[in-house]
Amino acid sequence: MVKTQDAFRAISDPTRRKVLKLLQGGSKTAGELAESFEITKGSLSHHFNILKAADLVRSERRGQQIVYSLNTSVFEDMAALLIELFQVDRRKKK
Amino acid sequence: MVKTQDAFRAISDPTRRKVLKLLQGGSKTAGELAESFEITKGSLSHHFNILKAADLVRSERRGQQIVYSLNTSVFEDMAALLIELFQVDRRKKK
DNA sequence: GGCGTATTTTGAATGTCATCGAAATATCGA
DNA sequence: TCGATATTTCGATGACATTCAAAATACGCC
Repeated sequence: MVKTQDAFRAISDPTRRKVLKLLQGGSKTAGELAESFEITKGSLSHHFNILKAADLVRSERRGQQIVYSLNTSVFEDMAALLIELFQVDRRKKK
Repeated sequence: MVKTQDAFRAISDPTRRKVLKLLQGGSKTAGELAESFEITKGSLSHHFNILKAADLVRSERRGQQIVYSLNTSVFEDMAALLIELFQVDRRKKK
């Protein structure tokens, strides 16, 4: 499963980080989210896809609109990978 | 300071993650590190620069060689940014 | 100073990513 | 079914990243 690494790639982009932050206040539709950005809805949709692929957000259709919400389930995996990356080997050298 | 975000960008690349993991066992010279990769030393040097710019590694010249070592000082900042990104707003909605 | 080794820098080729505008899809309500 | 609204998908484009080979730099040793 390559997912966790995808998540790091996903949050390396400022637009996508901003999407995540906006979703902290609660679920939002694609249109509502779009109000906070200058880029086209097409471009934003592309970012939503990446966030979804990395399992960072969930989407759900509600009538004509699509509601996005933050998915925190990958958080632990990311934290683990981060710790793993910084865990220094403390065995004494020979 | 944009550094912490650079760090996330830096670790989104598999080659650079591998460099970090190799340095967990202790400092290594550029040449020693290069043995673990298929790419040219020029390309690797480029990755070292990115890791250095993100403050994830330190380098030090020792004679003809340059020794790289893991720098864990950014770890806390990255953890903080990660938590910040997943911190859900729990205030009740009106 | 000149040579050999270690590493970085440069410049060019290729690949990947973010963006746009336009077309396509989905849903609702008349 | 038609029209309006919300969102996604598509194809093209420019910007940035990764890579290589070759040239440049730095150091140590003779």
